Amino acid sequence: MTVTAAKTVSRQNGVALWRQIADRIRASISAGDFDGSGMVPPETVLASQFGVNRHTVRSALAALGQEGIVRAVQGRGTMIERRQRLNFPISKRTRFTAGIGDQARDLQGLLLSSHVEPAGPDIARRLQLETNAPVMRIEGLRKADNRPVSVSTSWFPLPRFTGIDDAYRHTGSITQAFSLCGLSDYVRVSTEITAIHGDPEDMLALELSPGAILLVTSALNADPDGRLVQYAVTRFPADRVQLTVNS
Amino acid sequence: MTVTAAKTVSRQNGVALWRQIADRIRASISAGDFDGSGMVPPETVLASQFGVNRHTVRSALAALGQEGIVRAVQGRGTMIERRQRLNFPISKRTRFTAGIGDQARDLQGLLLSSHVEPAGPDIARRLQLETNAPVMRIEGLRKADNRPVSVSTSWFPLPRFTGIDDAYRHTGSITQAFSLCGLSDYVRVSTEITAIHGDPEDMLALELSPGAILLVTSALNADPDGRLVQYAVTRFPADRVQLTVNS
DNA sequence: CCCAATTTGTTCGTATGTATC
DNA sequence: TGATACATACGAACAAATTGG
Repeated sequence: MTVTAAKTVSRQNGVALWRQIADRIRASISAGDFDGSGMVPPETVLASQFGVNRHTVRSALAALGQEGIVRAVQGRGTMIERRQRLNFPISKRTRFTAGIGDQARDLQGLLLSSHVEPAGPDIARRLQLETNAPVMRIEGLRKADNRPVSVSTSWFPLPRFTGIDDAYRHTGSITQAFSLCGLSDYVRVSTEITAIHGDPEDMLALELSPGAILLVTSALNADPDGRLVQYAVTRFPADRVQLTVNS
Repeated sequence: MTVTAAKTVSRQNGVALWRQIADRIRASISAGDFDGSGMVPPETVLASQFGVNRHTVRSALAALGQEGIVRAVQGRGTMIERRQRLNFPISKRTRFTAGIGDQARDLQGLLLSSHVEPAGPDIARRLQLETNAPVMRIEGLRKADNRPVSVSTSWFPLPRFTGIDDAYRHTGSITQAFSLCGLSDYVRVSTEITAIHGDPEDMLALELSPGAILLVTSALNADPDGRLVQYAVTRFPADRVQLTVNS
């Protein structure tokens, strides 16, 4: 948090120096620390700030270049290509499209896969169903301006929401899919939030490099009568998304 | 998310295999995946599941042993020592002590340092003050059952809360410190949530090994009249804490 | 008490990745 | 661009402790 003159990195704890530095630079870009110039400081400056060899900084910048976050130009420096953090509000009436609709031009919801399966003990408990009761599981991917912002796994009780996978596939929106299944309104009952290092599978879908962090929300939605209609585990890239809770 | 037979780890991206595997096992323990036996599967089983050498799994388990999460006994197996994830509710009346009071026996709030300083542009904007207006900055550490659960940096407007550092030092509670400064009630206005790799400084204070993830909340508190009284940036270890938002 | 199976602990050697100079 | 030092990862053993017949 504090801006210190000498930025510390720790050696030989299973995370390579170049990756630690890449993560720190990525975080600094997200925080807007280099906004004045739109450039990352010179490699020699970064090297002395972190107390490492310039080669190590170059490895870090190469990794960030691979992610499309910076672009190095010989003789000029390393420019910041992309710096945005979407804000995702969490409230009783949390909706993805309405929530970030004004922060991006183009929003997409893609259905990756859907399955009918028996509810495992955890899902059954969350949705207050009998264990092994039939549920629909949907894997989804959301994009804003063609960049992935979340992957999610949702469970819906059956037979009430039979066909919600097709509805979601065609509309790209959970709200509209619910509507097609005869549910015009729903509210967020609870949201649990934590953070993890993602599975390689999720990282691939979110176009992230393996050091990145995922914010994870486990959300429960209910209809106006209080019957539970959806349990969703959503993974956001922590360096591209911020969650906001307003009282 | 999905339970797959072959657990994937990715090689050569700056994060050592043993650390990836340590993170995965830690997450599985937190999720209660091994609750039946109270033991981690044998090293040979884990090695084949992750598709790595047994030595690599041993490195991962050694790291978890260092964290006090597991304990290996020759001939018996590797037992799970600690499996808790504190739940920290976020609401209009968010209070640390009341929030997790029933989840731990012993709660402590420690003041690490306090300074009077001029508000930087970001702090001034958040607290709706003039830039360079005097504010009190407090660095604090919270422990539950003698294990660190958060470090926080708080800013309070001056001169209204002169002496709040001493009040916090003596009471170990922000709520009580406010009370000693003549503020009997306050409400949470907004909470922003994100996740980062922590500074080595924070990692040391939280007794975490590098590579661990921090959940970060940026919270704004106001008095009943709507005047802003505190801006706080709090860092939680993501594998020991979960945030919950209830509607 | 002994034996076999299981599981962790230890020690070689070898190859590759990381970081400095 | 090498050269060097150390960390990481694998493979093949074997030793030591525990468990259950």
